[in-house]
Amino acid sequence: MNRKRSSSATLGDVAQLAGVSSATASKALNSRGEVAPATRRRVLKAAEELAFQPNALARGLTSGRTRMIGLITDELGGRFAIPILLGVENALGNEQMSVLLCDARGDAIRRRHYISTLVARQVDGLIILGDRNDIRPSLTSEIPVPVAYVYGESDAPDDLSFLADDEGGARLAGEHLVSLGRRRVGHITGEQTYRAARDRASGLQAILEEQGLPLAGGAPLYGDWSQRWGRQAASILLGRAPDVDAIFCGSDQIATGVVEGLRDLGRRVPEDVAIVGYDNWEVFAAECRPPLTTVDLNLQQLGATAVEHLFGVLNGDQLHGVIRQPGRLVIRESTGPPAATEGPSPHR
Amino acid sequence: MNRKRSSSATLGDVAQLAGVSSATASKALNSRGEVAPATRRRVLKAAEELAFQPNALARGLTSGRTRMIGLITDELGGRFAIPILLGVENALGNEQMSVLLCDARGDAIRRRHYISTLVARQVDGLIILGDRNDIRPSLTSEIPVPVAYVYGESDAPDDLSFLADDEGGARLAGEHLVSLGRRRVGHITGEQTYRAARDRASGLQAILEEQGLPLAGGAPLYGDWSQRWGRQAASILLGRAPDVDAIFCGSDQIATGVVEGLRDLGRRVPEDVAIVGYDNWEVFAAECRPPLTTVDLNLQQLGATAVEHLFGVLNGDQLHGVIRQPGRLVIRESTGPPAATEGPSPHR
DNA sequence: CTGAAAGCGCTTACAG
DNA sequence: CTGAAAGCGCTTACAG
Repeated sequence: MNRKRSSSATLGDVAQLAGVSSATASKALNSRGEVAPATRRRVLKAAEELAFQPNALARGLTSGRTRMIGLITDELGGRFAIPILLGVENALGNEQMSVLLCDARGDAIRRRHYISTLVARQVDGLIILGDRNDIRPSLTSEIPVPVAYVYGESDAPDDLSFLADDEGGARLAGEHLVSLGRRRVGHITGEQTYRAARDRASGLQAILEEQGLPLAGGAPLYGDWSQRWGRQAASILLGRAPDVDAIFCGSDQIATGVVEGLRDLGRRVPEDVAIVGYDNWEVFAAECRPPLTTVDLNLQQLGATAVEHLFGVLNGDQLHGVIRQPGRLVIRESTGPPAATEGPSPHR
Repeated sequence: MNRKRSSSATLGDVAQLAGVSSATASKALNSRGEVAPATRRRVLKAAEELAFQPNALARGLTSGRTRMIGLITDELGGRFAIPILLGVENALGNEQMSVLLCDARGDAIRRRHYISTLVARQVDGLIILGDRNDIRPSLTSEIPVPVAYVYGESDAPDDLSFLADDEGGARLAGEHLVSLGRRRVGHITGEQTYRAARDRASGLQAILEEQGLPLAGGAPLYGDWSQRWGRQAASILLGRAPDVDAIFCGSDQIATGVVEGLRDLGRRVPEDVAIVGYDNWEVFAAECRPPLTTVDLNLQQLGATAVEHLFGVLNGDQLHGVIRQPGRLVIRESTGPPAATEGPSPHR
């Protein structure tokens, strides 16, 4: 009905149409101060008619809050950033907040540059997304607003970090295998330089020790985070522990390779060897033959949790330290009880 | 050296330290108007000392430009959004611009909501990211700033859309196979409801017709975008065209399934059947046995191209219509000349 | 309950 | 070349 205007209506336009001052219009619109009900109605109606949307810039300038959060990632392309980002974006959206996204590509110069850009844009807070759940130098001293470190732990004890609970995730995997009656559990995983790999290994070993079980093959097999390594490692492990009846893998990609390697070697999954992956990366876990039982890191929830706590800090909470997001086991067909008979049997 | 202050320095602080008015300080900092060289130096020095960063909110309020672009995706989780987003983010960063990210999750209500939020935040322009390179209703009438549609075409002829060139990509695949001497080329792809699938099929068929070659199997095999379908379709196609010597697949995931299916049926890749995938999705294309020759959509470049054109529009260019981003062929080991002898031969 | 005034931090004509 | 003033669109004491 109304003629389109190139620039949209301002508070002043609303006030004028409602026949009040812009101060009163502001109060009516923000449910602040005492405004006569009739006045409020008129203002609301005027705002409605003009499709009034308050200018967020002006609002931010006066209120000191922009309702924007800066998010700096290291590697958007990696497969961990996206689910976390989704969780963050969703949690922020629920609070009418927006996210300014920057990808530093693992470059410290770029990261500094983005931090100062975001600060200049007056973000209310910052989320620093790591790429490997590991410890990194704190950046907080350069940042005058609250910061949450996610999937990467700040080395400053006063900072607030959110990590995936890799030890706990590995325990879930180990408990599951043991509860199925598996007794000779091996571990094939990624690069030992990753804390994620070490934590998963120690989580598995802890649960095995509690059960009085050894780790099949003696030690975890560390290697690349690749299918290729999975195939190769499967044959190494079978050499060291021919009677292995379960393998916990450090990623779904590795697990896919392990399954292929086992198949090439004539072992059946899960009858002869049960396999648990890690990550619940659907395209691998669900498409594997057989589909993989795996640990889901709940990364989306990790992002949401970080945002919730960051809101707490914005509202004055004093929080610091490390918060670990528990994972969950997703059971598919690569695990089950061992075959009834001993050794590979011709179950059709 | 300097004591940290809770709120950062303003232009006024800089002006005071330099002993000039804030108007002059502003001009000196923005290389605008005539400012005495000595004055400029003093201002710059003062700004440096105070680590002055202009408040982007205030700047946006006066200048009318925020140097922020809104980006609305449908499905951040999908595998097309991220590379495009990376290209966009990178191109924007080069121009000192930032991106406000929103994921509408394919929900029209959410999308509308985000559009008005972004407009209220005074973004300079908007990028609407599609999830399937298909035609969709224009949203431009609700948006008072320039809009670019990416990986999704607006149905309004005055809008500006950026698409991956699927026909062209398929032609690259087809030409490659023909140039290798393959003559019985089949096509296994995803759901026919996707324009991407139809365009790729027609691109392939066009090139085959130009060469006077039929499509092996008579018609493209449409199905799921999954490995499972690839495996299944491989056997269907072999049934219909036992002499097939090449298969162009609609995705790397399908291609991976096709390779598995062919192996199960005793065909060698590439000796007996050459395979070309689509997407250059590294975890599939590079990890496949053998690694896949495939078409890279250049999605990152697509994002960058969209941003560059959007800048043009922001600067007054009149642009509309569809711009197609060419793909490129990535040659790996799943293609090569046919085996010298006829039929499967025991090449060691 | 309502409104005039000041202010957020910057930029941009306009005088001088 | 420099600066006082007005203004971007909103909010917040403060009078009335």
